Amino acid sequence: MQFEDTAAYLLAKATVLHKNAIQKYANSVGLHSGQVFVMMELWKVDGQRQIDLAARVNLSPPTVNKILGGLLENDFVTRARYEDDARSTRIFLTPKGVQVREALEQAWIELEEQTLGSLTDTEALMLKQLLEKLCL
Amino acid sequence: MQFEDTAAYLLAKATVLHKNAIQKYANSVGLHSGQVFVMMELWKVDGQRQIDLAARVNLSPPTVNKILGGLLENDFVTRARYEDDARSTRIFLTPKGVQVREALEQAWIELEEQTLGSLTDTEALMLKQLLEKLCL
DNA sequence: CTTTGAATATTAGCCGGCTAATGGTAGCTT
DNA sequence: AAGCTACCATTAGCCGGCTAATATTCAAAG
Repeated sequence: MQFEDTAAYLLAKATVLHKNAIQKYANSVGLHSGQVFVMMELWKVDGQRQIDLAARVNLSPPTVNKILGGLLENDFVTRARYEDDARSTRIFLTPKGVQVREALEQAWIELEEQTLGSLTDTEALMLKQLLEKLCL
Repeated sequence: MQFEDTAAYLLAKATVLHKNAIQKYANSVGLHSGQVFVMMELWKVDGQRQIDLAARVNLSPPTVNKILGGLLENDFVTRARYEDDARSTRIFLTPKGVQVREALEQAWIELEEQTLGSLTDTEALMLKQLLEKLCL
């Protein structure tokens, strides 16, 4: 059997390279690679609980907790008690957290170009549709 | 801008899910997720230097060093001095390391099915071709 | 009202990735 | 022969992922 011929292998290989690219562009705006996806969720819906954030980004609660630690230290988000349930906390964007979105958007455009550099527009569209199917 | 519409975002999202799947199937044969790709390279070419292994799997030398530490502890590989250069070492498969390939191949078939589960054969083929292009 | 069970956050500890810094070796230049 | 430079492995230390285990709180059932 040739592992290299499987989609599972190719996907993992593309992943390694892509992760490095994300890290590079995330760092350029003062974020770490894992933090950007949490921020994206907060930009969609601010004030979420950690458990809901974890579900949205498909990560475990401890992982999100660790990532939020870094975001808190760097003043991108704040924690607040959930009004009706002492078990939960809500995570809110700070002004700095709101503002960094614009910088990341610019960086993300470059990342997208680098990622799709060798593909035609048609291929890029197909890739996106196929990846969406994979995520179901 | 909608991050969710970019290939860079979708690829990262698929990555998270795929990594979990790899971990699951790797564990089922006694390997950790990072170890499988190093093993695959050794199955292709046994006795490589660490620096060459690192280049082949697109990882940094320290990462490969750490991964090899685990493989050494669990007796999947051995280290040997490189004959002509005291800086380098060669990594060789043990019998156990050779043998585990068959188990991983079986697991990999299941992984492939799970990965491509929602895709048609045509879509799977397209996906593989697109991922290969991404890796260039 | 008490007890039991589920939910939320957190901690500990592991592996997997990176960069930067060390130390030793090889090889080339002088 | 000496010294500079490049190369290879390794260490330290960080972030990002996971599971398992804790502590607290809520809710529901008896």
